[in-house]
Amino acid sequence: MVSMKDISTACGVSVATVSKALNDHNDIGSETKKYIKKVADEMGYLPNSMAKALKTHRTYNIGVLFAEEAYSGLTHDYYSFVLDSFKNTVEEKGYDITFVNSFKARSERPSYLEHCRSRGFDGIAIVCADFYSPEIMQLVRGNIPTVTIDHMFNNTSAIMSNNVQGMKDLLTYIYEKGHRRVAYIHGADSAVTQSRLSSFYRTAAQLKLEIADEYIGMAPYRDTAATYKETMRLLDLKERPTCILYPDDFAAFGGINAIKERGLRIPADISVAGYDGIMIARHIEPTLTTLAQDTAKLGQKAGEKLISLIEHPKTTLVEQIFVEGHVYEGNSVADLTEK
Amino acid sequence: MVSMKDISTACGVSVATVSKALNDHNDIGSETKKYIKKVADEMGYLPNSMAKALKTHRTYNIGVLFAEEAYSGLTHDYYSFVLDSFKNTVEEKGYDITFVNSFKARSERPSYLEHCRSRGFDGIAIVCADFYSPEIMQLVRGNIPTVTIDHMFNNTSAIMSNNVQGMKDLLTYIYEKGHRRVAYIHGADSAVTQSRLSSFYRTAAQLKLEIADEYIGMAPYRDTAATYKETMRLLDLKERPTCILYPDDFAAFGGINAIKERGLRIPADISVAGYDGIMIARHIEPTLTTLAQDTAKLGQKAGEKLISLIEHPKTTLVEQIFVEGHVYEGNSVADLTEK
DNA sequence: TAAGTGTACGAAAACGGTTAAGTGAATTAT
DNA sequence: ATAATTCACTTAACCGTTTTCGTACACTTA
Repeated sequence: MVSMKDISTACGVSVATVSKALNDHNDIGSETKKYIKKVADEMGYLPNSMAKALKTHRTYNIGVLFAEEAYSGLTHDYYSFVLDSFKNTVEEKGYDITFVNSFKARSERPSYLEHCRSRGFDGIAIVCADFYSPEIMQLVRGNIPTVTIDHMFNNTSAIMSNNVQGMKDLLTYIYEKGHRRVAYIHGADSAVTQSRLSSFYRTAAQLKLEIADEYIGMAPYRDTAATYKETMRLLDLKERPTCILYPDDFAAFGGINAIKERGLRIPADISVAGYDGIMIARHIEPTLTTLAQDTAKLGQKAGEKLISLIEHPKTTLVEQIFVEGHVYEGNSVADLTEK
Repeated sequence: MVSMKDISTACGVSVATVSKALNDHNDIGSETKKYIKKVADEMGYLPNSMAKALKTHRTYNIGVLFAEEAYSGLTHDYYSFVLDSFKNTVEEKGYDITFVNSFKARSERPSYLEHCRSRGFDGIAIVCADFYSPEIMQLVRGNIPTVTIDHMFNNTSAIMSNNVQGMKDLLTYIYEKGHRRVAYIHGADSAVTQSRLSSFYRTAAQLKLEIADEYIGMAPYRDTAATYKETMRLLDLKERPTCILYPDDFAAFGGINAIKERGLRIPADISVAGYDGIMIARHIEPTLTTLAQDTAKLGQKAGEKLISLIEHPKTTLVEQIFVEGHVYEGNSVADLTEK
């Protein structure tokens, strides 16, 4: 690897001069600067990022925490789309991203925070993790700039998909299609679930839409077996709902299978709606009506906020940013008003 | 950040001694060693990975190239599963992974190789990229240990999903179910496509299965619109196939939609099969019969090979490793032999 | 007792950069 | 003409490690 020293001897100047020339400092003659740059180029010089980081305390590397929960990890539709967008955003600004390691199976594993400090990450994005674990708490309290996705901590910036507005929009859409018996199989308890569920109730109240207790069910996210079961329960009710909301798109397919198995047609006999807006759901008949979360914007906003936090710590305010989704209109929700 | 110097003054020894004690060298008295470790622990010492890397030329960081092609990037089912498994494998051995940056929108963007050298990656995994671009060529020729997934280069180790065997197994399975008119909509041209297509023909020949030219179609991977169109063409044939193979599971849904639109039932009227084994396809009726690629093993083998290449460059042989998949039996392929 | 052997530790250079302070020459101000 | 300033570059310290080579001391060995 050719270093600045090599260039300096080749050019007959000191390494300091090389450094300044390459970094466009203005106390270097324009002739020399040009010359040094040319030689550096010809010799194939590449800056050693470790050496640079050692001195400047800036790595241009961002740690991403992507702890695999139950079914997720990198393979989770929603989070991987957010990550993809985040990655593209920060890369454009010259940052790399490295996964914050869990070092699962190792005996003396460092904590997340220790790992981040050791690697010298300029900032951290917590995309998907168990936000209630002590390790995460320690991480967000460590003084590295941090953004979180879909979870609010005391003193860190958060980018949140607006689940309250999202559920409101979705339920309102369904209401306006004439549905009056709406069931909701919500996900396992979490901040996100709470937001959606409370918004569901509040919106229903505003719409003067009565929700029978038996219309509310629970199934863990992405658990098709659970939604299948819950859907069967709903279908067995004396007065079955005209529309069922699911925790997420993936899980919705469990319900759809149950419905088909009963010989019912979607949306002619019963309507369904998901939440997320995953790709595949737009390519399967019936195409799923769902609340499409704006993963691109979530990732982008998170990246921008984090970089701002890194580069302008004084002037960047710590805040919660809400990102709006929109109702993706598939053909899984019948229009009852036409009749 | 507390450094070795801090510990050395606290202990009244030199930094050299601290370094040796912490790294378990044997020219340090066991008493002092214990003491130094204790103090380091109490002071919350963390090694500075940049400084260490600068000196040792080992970063314990692996670059992963995940260039987003048409529809893919991080959000591609197959690749993201492979990556997830790769990540877990190398993390267990103490390595981090960093994305090899494309720095898309930047003016003076470094090449992949330049980026890798600059970051000092110990090794590189090329998971998903345009293998024919000059940049990739340059990257694999640079002398950093490299593994590639699903593509063979001259002098690098490759982990390959066995597409030849996979297609053979899949077609044989279909044949054994009694199908004699089998169509294959293959993906856009690539090494993978070639393997599958030639295996398709060869296996058909071995089975004495005649494949009409009109039964062969092309649709880009993951392109549901294209498979929809091709499927319609196949359905319009005088003698339509009894089973259609698709480029991949995702794309298969385009075909399935076409079939349903024609009022045909799967598998009663016509059978379909995919390739990949994506999660969702197991949760949608009809569950898709497909060749499930062993993404977990692909990632694991890639990780193990790469680390071996890094840690034992002399004794590790550069080789191509084939990973077998298996036929996932959904209910999208009818058993014609029962009749 | 003198020479040789370990043992436990330290001094210092090195890795590849950045940057504050310094220096000599040329330019400008007085 | 001299002093002050600017310009262009160098010196040297430093970032936090690792590692080679010494060295001082205690302990065998002849």
